Amino acid sequence: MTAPGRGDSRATIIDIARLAGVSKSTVSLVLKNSPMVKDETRARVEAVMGELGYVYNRAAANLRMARSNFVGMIISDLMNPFFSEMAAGIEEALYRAGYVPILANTNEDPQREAQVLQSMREQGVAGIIISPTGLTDADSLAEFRHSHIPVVTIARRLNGAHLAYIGQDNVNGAFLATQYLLELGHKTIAFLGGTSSAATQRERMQGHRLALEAAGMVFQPNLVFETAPTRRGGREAAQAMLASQCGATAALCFNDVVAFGVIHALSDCGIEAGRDFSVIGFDNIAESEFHRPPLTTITAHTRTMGEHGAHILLSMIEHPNQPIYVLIEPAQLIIRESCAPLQLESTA
Amino acid sequence: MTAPGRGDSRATIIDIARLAGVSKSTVSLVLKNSPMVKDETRARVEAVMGELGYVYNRAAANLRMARSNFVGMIISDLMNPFFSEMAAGIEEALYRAGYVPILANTNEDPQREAQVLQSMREQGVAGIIISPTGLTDADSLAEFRHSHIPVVTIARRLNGAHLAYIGQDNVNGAFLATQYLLELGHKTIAFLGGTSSAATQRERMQGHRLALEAAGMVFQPNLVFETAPTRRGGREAAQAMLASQCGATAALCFNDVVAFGVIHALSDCGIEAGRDFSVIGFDNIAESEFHRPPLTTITAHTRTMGEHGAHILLSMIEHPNQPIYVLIEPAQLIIRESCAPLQLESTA
DNA sequence: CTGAAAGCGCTTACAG
DNA sequence: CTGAAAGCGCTTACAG
Repeated sequence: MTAPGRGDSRATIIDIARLAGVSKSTVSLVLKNSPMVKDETRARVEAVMGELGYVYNRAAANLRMARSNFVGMIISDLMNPFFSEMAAGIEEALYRAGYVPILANTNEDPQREAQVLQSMREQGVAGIIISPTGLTDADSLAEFRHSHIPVVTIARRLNGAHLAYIGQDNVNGAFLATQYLLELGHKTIAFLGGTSSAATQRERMQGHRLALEAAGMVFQPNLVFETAPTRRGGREAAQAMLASQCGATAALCFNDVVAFGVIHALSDCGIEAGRDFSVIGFDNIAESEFHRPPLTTITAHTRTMGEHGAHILLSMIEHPNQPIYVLIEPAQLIIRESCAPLQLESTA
Repeated sequence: MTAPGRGDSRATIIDIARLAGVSKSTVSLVLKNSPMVKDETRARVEAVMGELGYVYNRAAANLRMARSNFVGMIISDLMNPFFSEMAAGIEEALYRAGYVPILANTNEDPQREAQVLQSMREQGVAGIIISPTGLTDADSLAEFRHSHIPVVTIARRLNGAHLAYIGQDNVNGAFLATQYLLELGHKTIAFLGGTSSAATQRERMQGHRLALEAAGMVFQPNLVFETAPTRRGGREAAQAMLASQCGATAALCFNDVVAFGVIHALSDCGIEAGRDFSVIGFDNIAESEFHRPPLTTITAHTRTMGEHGAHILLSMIEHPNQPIYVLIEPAQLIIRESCAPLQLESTA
């Protein structure tokens, strides 16, 4: 059985048309389920498609229709559970809507990000959803906007860029966290991890400061210890804090992963989080609940945030000339076991 | 300034040709850096491209060349750190080689997987790298192979499918783990989490059994507690073990995430892993090192495995008719603090 | 070294 | 209800 179009390359609508004894227009019509084609014809065409194992060439169709069902999904650090949860949410929403995500993991490298952005343009994506690196230039993305392809930034806000954005309520989240620590009686609260070059860190720091001031206390810069926003960074921050003899009895950490590093380093010095020292994280990643001790943290429903981000992008793709959205997901305090009331004989 | 081709839609090589006063063939030639075109001509063409902000339409080129630089990357559970590390490795290798990954997260749903596979064919991917769901039918993938598009399976082997595969050495890894537990003096060792419908679990169980037998002991089915391979599953498995009064003093867990759940549940009952009970994981995900207690586990260099998998796929794409590879990454025991020598007064 | 022509696999008016 | 023709943005022999 040597049907035309078989063999190495896949069958085309021309092959189908020939075998079904119709024109390729008709084949195209049955492909889009047009009511214009007679049932009998449709059945014949579909039978032939089945026989030849026809598979639709979407790239060709897209070229012709001058559209695309690709969406660029640019993640700054896929290995970080926060971002992989977010990515899962984005992927889910895109898939549901019939779009297919092209993935790029920039690993926090702005140069890589620029290359990837260019590549995605060539690929002809319908839109882009991106969590920028800590060092992304707002202008580079703004310029991108001139190409008329919609972009939404997620998780990290680029100041000055007039770009759609969806993120957590960092200010209010940190406010809630610090307020809670104050309620527990802590007076000397460190801020651990993250670097102030990132908007996220500045926002969280600001919430922290606001809570302090609301309680009539003064924010002390010598209580902030900047490091990379990683487990390792958390360890370093804790060590620096201990070395500084600042007298802190509690710490708000830049994120959960930093908090884990902090707890680890503290424990190495015989200080148990949740008993001798209070630590609070940010993000509520999956492992927080299972950590020992279970981590008190701020949640922003990461996966949902990814889904919402995708929805915003989709609506921009399907209805151009919309206003530029900024959407902030509400923050919520999740109390678990890594904090304790201030004891009189405090450590650190 | 109203250059032709400006405005809404992007400029094409026709626009460039017209403005530079050459034919579109020439423009195409400069695009591919052909040495055939005179320097002066090239310069002129490039100047015009810059002016119009020309961006290459790779989809059109691919259609014409009957090739593709897309690779399908199908992940069974992106939220699991093991898979997101693997995904990061795959993405990195693909990117380096000039391919672009289309992402799909099946969430362990075989139906979703089938849809996604179909979608990727329509998209015209050059190859597919997939970690199958626990329930994937070997035949469904084998059929795919007839389309002549290369596929490599990763992390989970599909028995009976004649498919390229890269994975960890589950048998030997589990063997090393159990051997270590035996060396610590444990006589009653549970196997916790995972379900035997997955090849990975069966392989690890087999390694466990082999180590037992090598030590002259007999494998006891009542010491295995199957659950979902998640943190929650780990908790359930530990509770079931405790309830069974089986007398285990140590456990090999299906993976790290299960181990975390186990440790958590044990702790709720006042049993401290690494002191009262020994637990060992599998995968060495990033958080294992930072867990309390730091988790003793088996590593298989997950990220590297992803990279290697991508390389295999790439070589299949670029050199068809190669033999079908099966590559097993070596396993290695990482000793940390979640295991202890058997004490006389054992718990559980 | 450069241009004219055909074609990749589709869709879309437009006739009939 | 179906067919013939043009065209999406490229590349590739083939002439000149």
